[in-house]
Amino acid sequence: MKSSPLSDEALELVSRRFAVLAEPMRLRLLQALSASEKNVHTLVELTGGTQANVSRHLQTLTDAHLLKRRKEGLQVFYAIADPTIFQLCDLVCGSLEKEHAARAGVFRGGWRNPR
Amino acid sequence: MKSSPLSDEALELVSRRFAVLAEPMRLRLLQALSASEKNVHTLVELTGGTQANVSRHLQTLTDAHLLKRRKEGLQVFYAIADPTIFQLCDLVCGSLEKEHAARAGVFRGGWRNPR
DNA sequence: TAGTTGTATGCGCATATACTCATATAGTTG
DNA sequence: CAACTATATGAGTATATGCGCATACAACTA
Repeated sequence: MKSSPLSDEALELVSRRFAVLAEPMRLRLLQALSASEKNVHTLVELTGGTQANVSRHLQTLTDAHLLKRRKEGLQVFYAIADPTIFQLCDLVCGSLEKEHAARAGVFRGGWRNPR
Repeated sequence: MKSSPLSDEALELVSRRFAVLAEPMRLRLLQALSASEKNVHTLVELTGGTQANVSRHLQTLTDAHLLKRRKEGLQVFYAIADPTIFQLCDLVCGSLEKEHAARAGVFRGGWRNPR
């Protein structure tokens, strides 16, 4: 079965999703939320970012439908809305690990003594 | 089993990988190469980009070890080096599709006649 | 060697976005 | 209502990156 190429619009959406995941701080936030929902203050402490910056990234992740927001009194709790992000990260981690391992053997044998 | 959080360095690498995939033109190139290796000229035609721009994106993808380069006379052929990118794209597509389907029902019933 | 073709790259511009600081807003408590 | 807490946001700055133009480079051919 030959799959037809995605439309420009679809490619745009896919690339935007990847862009959301292309920031270390956002990945940190997703990691911090992997176990359970947390409020902003807790996330600020866990990630070591400023409150303003964390809040902005949480907004970006929520807009992308990767997180959901729950308001409880003064606090706002964020939680993972789309668990597939962890599959994505695992795939990338595995790929990077393999790459790294492959590169490790490249210079074996040295320069002057090919065998 | 509780997985420990990734190091800052690892998060940086993962986010960079996502950044490489965060451009429609690069996704187009990957798609064009999904079936078989192709030279630059062919990729320029298939994607509709300028030669300079296509060449730059190919360089980015190659630097990220997603593509491999094979020179044959005057021409340079590029091919997929890491097939996991297609799993990544499929995961994202599936997630986006589900989102879209979920949102599709939001306005059902119309404005004036809730039922 | 000169010319031709396929591919890469230096440079400048325009745009996007991450970050910080200060402040605004929403909700709680005295 | 005033004071306080948790979170969000407007504005400004710095940096990154995509694109186009022109040109350089590499390999083949006459």
